[in-house]
Amino acid sequence: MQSRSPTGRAGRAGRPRSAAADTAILAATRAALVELGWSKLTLGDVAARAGVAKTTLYRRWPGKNELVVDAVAELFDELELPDRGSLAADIEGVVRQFAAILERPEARSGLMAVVAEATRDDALRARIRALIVDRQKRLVREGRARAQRRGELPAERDARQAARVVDLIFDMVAGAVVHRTLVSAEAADEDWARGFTRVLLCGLFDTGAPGDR
Amino acid sequence: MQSRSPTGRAGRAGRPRSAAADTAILAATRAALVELGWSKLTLGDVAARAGVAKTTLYRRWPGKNELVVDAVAELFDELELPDRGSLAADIEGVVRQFAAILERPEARSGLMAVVAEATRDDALRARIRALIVDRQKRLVREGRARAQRRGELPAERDARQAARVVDLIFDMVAGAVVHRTLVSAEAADEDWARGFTRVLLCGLFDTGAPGDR
DNA sequence: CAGCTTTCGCTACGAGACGTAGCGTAATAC
DNA sequence: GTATTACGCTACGTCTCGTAGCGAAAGCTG
Repeated sequence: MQSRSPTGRAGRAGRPRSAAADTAILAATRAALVELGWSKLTLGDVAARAGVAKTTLYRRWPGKNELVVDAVAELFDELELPDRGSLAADIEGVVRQFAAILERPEARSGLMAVVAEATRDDALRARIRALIVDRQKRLVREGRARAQRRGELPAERDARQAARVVDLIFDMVAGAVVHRTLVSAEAADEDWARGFTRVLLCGLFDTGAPGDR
Repeated sequence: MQSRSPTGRAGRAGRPRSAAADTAILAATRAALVELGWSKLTLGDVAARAGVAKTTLYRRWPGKNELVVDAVAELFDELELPDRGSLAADIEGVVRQFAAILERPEARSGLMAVVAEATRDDALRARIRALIVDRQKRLVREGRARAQRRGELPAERDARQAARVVDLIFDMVAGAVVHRTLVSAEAADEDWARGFTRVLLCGLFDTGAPGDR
């Protein structure tokens, strides 16, 4: 887990960058996202909230996009995958955690906005992948390995196939929760998580009654 | 299918609004999205491209958000659901169509941006639901009815349960394709659509060989 | 046809955010 | 102690925003 803040290069001569300023700026960014949202958030305002000069902010981040990515990425690091005994329970748990993060206004407006910007900015897209997407894929990999240990899921043929499946599951889980929460704009509550998990594990063809409802 | 353009109120006295200006403005908006993307798109630029005055544009749309929603919504009306004989084939087909639209830059940057803005703007969220989400849910409903006619899927108990399932499927399909295309930033090609459809229909527990890769 | 109503294009404007430059000062490494 | 870098502050030109005001154009209405 390397530091991803702009204050990374040590060993140089001269006055080192204030690490406290980093955390203050990122916290101020999240606070501004809550109060103002993405479009009305200005770097001058963030600097004022953080108690630093605007120029200091520009020395560390190229612009608004990168700053918000860093600020939002920290939110998703809270995700965990406690062992609940079954694959279904594990999935429901992580879905609920993910949904809880997306309830927070600083995540809602920030995440979608930077993804939108990333459609025209390769460097920004790489930053999102590195700090958010790839970091959280660990959850899928761990849950899958756990299920295979339990005998719930078969092992893959080869590593490439395994990576493909992990990517697919990640897109399905994250995509569905994000779409439900932000586009359909309805809560991904326990009922929804249960229905989603059922379809993900058993498929639409499954007409079973157990755990029905 | 009612007109959703700002030029809707007929029967009034005085000079009617130019319908040609509406289409010119929406086309200019999409063109500007392609060249500039969301963040650098300005209403002055759109007005110039469309050959209308900036004030005319402001008389018809409240702002950038609403304009882009209307411009992007027209893209998704192209979606169709030709009968391919089986539920799996139908899903793969609509996934590929949806992915094809999301390949276009005017859809990529525009869609995510307005969704981001909608997280803090109830009216905008309602506009997106009316013009994009609810309009395209017809695809899920039709595909589901078709599959039930074929005997591939059982009928629901009641209407409320049916609506819930439609919502869930819509979030899963649209969410997964959007996430794959815009967040993971990889193509939702035929291979991916096949794997996705298989999981959606049969679930992760299914270890079957038939049609395997 | 005359008259009324509404839209249109144009110009201009104050407000606000952007991103940068320059300066003197503060804090650390060597 | 000295070199080096970060910091806070101020100021600036540039751009976009959204609105106001005007005269002219284009239809409905009787």
